[in-house]
Amino acid sequence: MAQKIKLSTIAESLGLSTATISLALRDSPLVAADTREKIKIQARALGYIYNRRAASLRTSRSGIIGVVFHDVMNPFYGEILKAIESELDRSRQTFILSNHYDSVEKQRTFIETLLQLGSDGIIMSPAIGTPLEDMTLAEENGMPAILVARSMDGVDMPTFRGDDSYGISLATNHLISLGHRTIAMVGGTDQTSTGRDRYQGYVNALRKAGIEVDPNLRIPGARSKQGGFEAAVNFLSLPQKPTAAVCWNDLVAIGLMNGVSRAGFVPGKDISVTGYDDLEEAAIATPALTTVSNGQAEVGRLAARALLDRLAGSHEPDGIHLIKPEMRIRQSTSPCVPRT
Amino acid sequence: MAQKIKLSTIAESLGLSTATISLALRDSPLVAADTREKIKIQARALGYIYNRRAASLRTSRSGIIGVVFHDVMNPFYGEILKAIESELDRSRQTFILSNHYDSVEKQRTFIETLLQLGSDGIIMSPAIGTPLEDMTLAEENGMPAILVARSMDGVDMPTFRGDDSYGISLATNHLISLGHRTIAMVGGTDQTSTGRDRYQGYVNALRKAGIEVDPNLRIPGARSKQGGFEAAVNFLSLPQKPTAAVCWNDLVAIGLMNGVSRAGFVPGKDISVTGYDDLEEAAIATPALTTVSNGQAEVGRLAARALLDRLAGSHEPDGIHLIKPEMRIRQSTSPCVPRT
DNA sequence: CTGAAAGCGCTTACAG
DNA sequence: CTGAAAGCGCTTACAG
Repeated sequence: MAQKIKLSTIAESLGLSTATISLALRDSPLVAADTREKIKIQARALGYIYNRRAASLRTSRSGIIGVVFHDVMNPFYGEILKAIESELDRSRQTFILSNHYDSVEKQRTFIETLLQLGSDGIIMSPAIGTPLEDMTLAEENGMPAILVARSMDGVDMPTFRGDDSYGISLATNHLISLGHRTIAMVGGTDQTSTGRDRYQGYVNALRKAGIEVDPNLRIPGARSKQGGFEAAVNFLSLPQKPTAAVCWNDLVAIGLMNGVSRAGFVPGKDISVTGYDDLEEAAIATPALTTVSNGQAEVGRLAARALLDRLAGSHEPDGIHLIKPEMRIRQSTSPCVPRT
Repeated sequence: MAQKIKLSTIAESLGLSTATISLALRDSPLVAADTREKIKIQARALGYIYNRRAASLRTSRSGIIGVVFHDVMNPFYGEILKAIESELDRSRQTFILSNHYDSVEKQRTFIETLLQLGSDGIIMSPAIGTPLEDMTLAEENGMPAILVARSMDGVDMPTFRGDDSYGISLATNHLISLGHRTIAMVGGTDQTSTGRDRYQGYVNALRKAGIEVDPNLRIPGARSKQGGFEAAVNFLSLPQKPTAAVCWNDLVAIGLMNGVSRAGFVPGKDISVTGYDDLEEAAIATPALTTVSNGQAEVGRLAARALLDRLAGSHEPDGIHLIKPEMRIRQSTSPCVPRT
C-alpha cells in the first residue's frame, strides 16, 4: 500500500489548507464551487480515504448504530433486521450487530463496546432477565435506545412491537369458528412479554367463547422448529386429545407439523395448526401455514426511523407503539375432526 | 448524563499522569501493581468509558472486523457467521456485518465504509460479478481479506470453502447406488464458483457411472426455498420423468419437496431428493433430508482464525483451503420407483 | 516506576 | 471565500 493520503496531503498538493479541503469534501457552500470540484477530483485521483475515526473523535458522531437481538438466525429477527438495514442504508449509517442469545452478560459487553466505539444509538430486543441498570446504561451515557419486539416492565423507552394479545386472539377465534373446542397452546415462555401476552390472549379468547381453560393444554418452552418438532410427542399424548394447536410462532408451528406428520397424522386435516409472525416461509410450508402477520418489516422500519429522528433532534414520545396484527388463513387449519 | 470521564479525569483525581492511567488500565507491568489496582478501582467508580476511537486513531488498530455475505437470512451464511462470531468473541473483536445481495455497488460501499472506520480486516463471500479491483481494494489499503464459501478466478487470497465438486458427487453416487438413472439437478447458477463446481461434480459422477448426461435435466436458477418450491412444476413436467433430484442446496431441496408433495407425490418415496449443506433444519424436515455436510462451522472458524493469525503477524499461505464434505443419509432418498 | 510532550487525522470557531 | 490554530482522547517513545 502506498503512503497514507490524508487531508493535508491533498491540501499541500493543491496549495490549500486542510480546512478548505475538509469543507469542500463535505459540500460546504463556504467553498467556491470550482475549488470544491477541483478538490474532489484530486481526492479521488489520490485515492483518499476519509478517516471516520478522526472525524468522529472531533464531532462525537460516529455514524454507527448498534443492533442487538436474541438471534438473527431466527428469521423473525432476520426480517426486522432487514427493514432496519434498508432504513439505515439510506441515511448512510452503518450498523453493528450482536446476538445476545438471552445472555445478559453478552448483551452488556456489547452495549459497552458500542459506548467505546461512540455508537450514535442502539436498537435492542432485550435479553431475558436484563436488569434495569443495563437498560439505562446506554441512555445515561448519551446513547439513545429503542426497543423492538419485546417490551420491559418499568421501562418507558420507545418500543415497537406487535399487539401480541390481540394477534393471538385472532388465531384462537379462527380455530373456534372452525368448530375446535380442545385447543392446545404450544411454545413460548413466560419470561418474555411476548410469551406472557400471547398466552393471555389465547386464554381470553377461549373464555370469551365460553370454553373452559385447561392449563394442562399449555405446552410451553418451544421457540424454534426443533422445539416444535419435539413438542409434537407431548401434544399427541395429551389425554384431552386436542384437535388444534395455537403455536407461539411460525417456527414452532412448522416444527410441530413436521412432528405430527412423522407420527402419521395429516396436519391441516387431522390436526389444525396456527402459527404466528407470517414469516416468508409460512406460505410455502406444507401445508401452507395459517398464521398471524406480525409486521416485522414495519417494526424494523419504524424503530430505525424513530432512532434516526431522535438523532436528528426531534424527540418522539416514549412508550409502546403497537403494530396491528392480521390473520392469514391458509391450509393448515380446517373444520374440526374429532381424534380417534 | 454526567460530564465525560476521560483518562485525564482519572489522572487528576489521583494525582497521576494520563500515561500511567493508560498503561495501568491495559495491565502494563510498567505500572506498580498497587498503583494499577488503585487506578482500576477509581476508573470503575467514576464510570469511565474507554474511547476506542481515540485509541484507534493513535494505534491504527480498531478491533473491528468486517463481514460481508450474500444474505445472512440464508441459514447457510447464518451458520458460518455464528462460527465467526464465537471465534471473534474470544479475541474481543467486534464484527460489522453487511449483506450485499449480490450487488457489487452495495459491496463496494461497505468495503469503503470499513476502510473509513479503520477495520482491521474483512471476511467476504464476494458478490457475483465483483471486479478484480474491488477484491484488491481492501488489501491495497492495508486491510487483509479472507474469502469464504465462494472463490474467485484469478484471486489468490486465502479462501475457505467446501469441496463442492466432490461433495455433490457423493450425493449423486448415493442416488445411483439406489438404482436411480434419471436424475435431475435442481437450482444453482453458473455465475458462482459453487454453482459451476456442483454442476460439474454431478456431471462427472453420472459419466463415471456410465449414465448419459442430459443437459435438459438441469433446472438452474433456484437458490432458496421459494425457488425450489417453484421449480417443482418444471421438475414434474420434464418428459424424461426423473425419479430423483440432486438439489443445489438444502433450501432448494426443502422447497422442492414441498412443491412435489403439493402435487400429490410423496418425497422420499415417489421422488428421491438430496440437499446440500446439512443445515440444522435438514434433520427435522419431513421427510428428513438426505444431504451433504458442508462444514459451515469449520469454514467460519478457520476463516476467522486465519484472519486473526494474520493480524497477529503470522502470514498463512494464500490459496484455497477445501473442507471435506460428508454424506448424511436420511429419509428423503429411497430405492428407485419408476414414475407412472 | 512515573511524567511531559508529541501526534494520530479530522472539524470548528475565529480572523481576515 | 480561504487559512492558522486549537482540540477531540488516547498511546508511545523518551527522559528521569
